[in-house]
Amino acid sequence: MDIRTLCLGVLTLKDSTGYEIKKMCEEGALCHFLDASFGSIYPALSRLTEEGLVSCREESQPKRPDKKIYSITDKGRREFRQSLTRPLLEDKYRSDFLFVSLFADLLPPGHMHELIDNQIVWLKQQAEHMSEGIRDCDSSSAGAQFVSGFGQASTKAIIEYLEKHRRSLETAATQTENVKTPVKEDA
Amino acid sequence: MDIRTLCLGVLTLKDSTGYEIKKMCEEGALCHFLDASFGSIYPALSRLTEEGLVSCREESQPKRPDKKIYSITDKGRREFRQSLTRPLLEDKYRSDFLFVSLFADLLPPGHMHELIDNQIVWLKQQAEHMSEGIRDCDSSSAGAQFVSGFGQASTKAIIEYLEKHRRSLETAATQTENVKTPVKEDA
DNA sequence: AACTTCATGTAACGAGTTACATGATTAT
DNA sequence: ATAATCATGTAACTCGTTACATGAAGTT
Repeated sequence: MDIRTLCLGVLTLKDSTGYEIKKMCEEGALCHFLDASFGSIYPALSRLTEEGLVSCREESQPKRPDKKIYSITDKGRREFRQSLTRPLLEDKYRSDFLFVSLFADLLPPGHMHELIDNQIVWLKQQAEHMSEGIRDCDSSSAGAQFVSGFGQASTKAIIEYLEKHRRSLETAATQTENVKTPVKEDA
Repeated sequence: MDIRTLCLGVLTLKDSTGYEIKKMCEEGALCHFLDASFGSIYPALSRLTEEGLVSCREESQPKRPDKKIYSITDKGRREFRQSLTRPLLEDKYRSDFLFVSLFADLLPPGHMHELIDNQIVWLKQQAEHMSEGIRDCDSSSAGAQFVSGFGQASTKAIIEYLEKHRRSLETAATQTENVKTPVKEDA
């Protein structure tokens, strides 16, 4: 999904500044799935304005640079709707964690264990983020509910899988070599 | 994960040509997670050869263009090991399906239902692919097993979630408006 | 006859990131 | 003092894709 469409989508939900769109990608309900930098958002919004797909009103603030609040136009709405019904690209779960995991046997001992721990922590944070995002900022539309549920379900399954594996790594480690520091902290 | 590292990783498993690396990304156990085109793989392999991280022997075939079979060198192996222990980028599940789902209420009636069906079909194919990939081509290392299990677990959870939703969409459709063609085919 | 598979490679292009430039305010 | 938050924007760059060029064998 290109940045243009992303911006249009966000503006469908509510009027926003470029800055706010960026924040949404970092912290909103979508943060698990989207990504975009200022360097792509700002030019995208300018172009969309030129093309009449969004409109822009400037709001001067007392002690801050002017805010540019963008709204989607009817033309933009039509365009966005169309882009939603175009054939989809195939989904990919791009994961450095999984790539590294594939070569687990090349890793120094204990490293995989650590990676899994970190991944679990991160996934739990993500899950938190998502439910928060849905709760306050994002519209509680059917779509948002669906996506949120999707995130919850997949995250839960993955965490379970990872925890199962972490346990099996622990027992394997204590069985084969009880030389290393016996893992017993439960932070 | 950049293409260089991807190539080094594949060559860790077995000597390959650029062509074979591409095939792996399309059909192998990794196909769910990786992606790369010839236009990036071939230059990457050339550069890796220049830098001495891989070596290349040419094999002339009777009625085919010469094959360039690449092997990873000791230097390459060290480099790859190092890259595995570097801090990971955060995972993202980039999904056009989820993006569109977020705006389900803007979609024409029945479209979401169709999307979910397609997604389920696609996920089932992916799951098939993965188990095949692990079965024949890829090494059955601990890492491969782990990744395969990960794919199976997450795919399964997602399919279950989607099927639950499809059913709820069906009942909702028949309840609110029994005007449309009553869905009854079970293909 | 046309298409797919095998096999390599390059050049043009594109989308997006990173880093920079600017600048006030507030929190540590 | 130093850093973070708010707020916008541009230029350089990087990585990778797409499309093209080549060419023979086998398949439909």
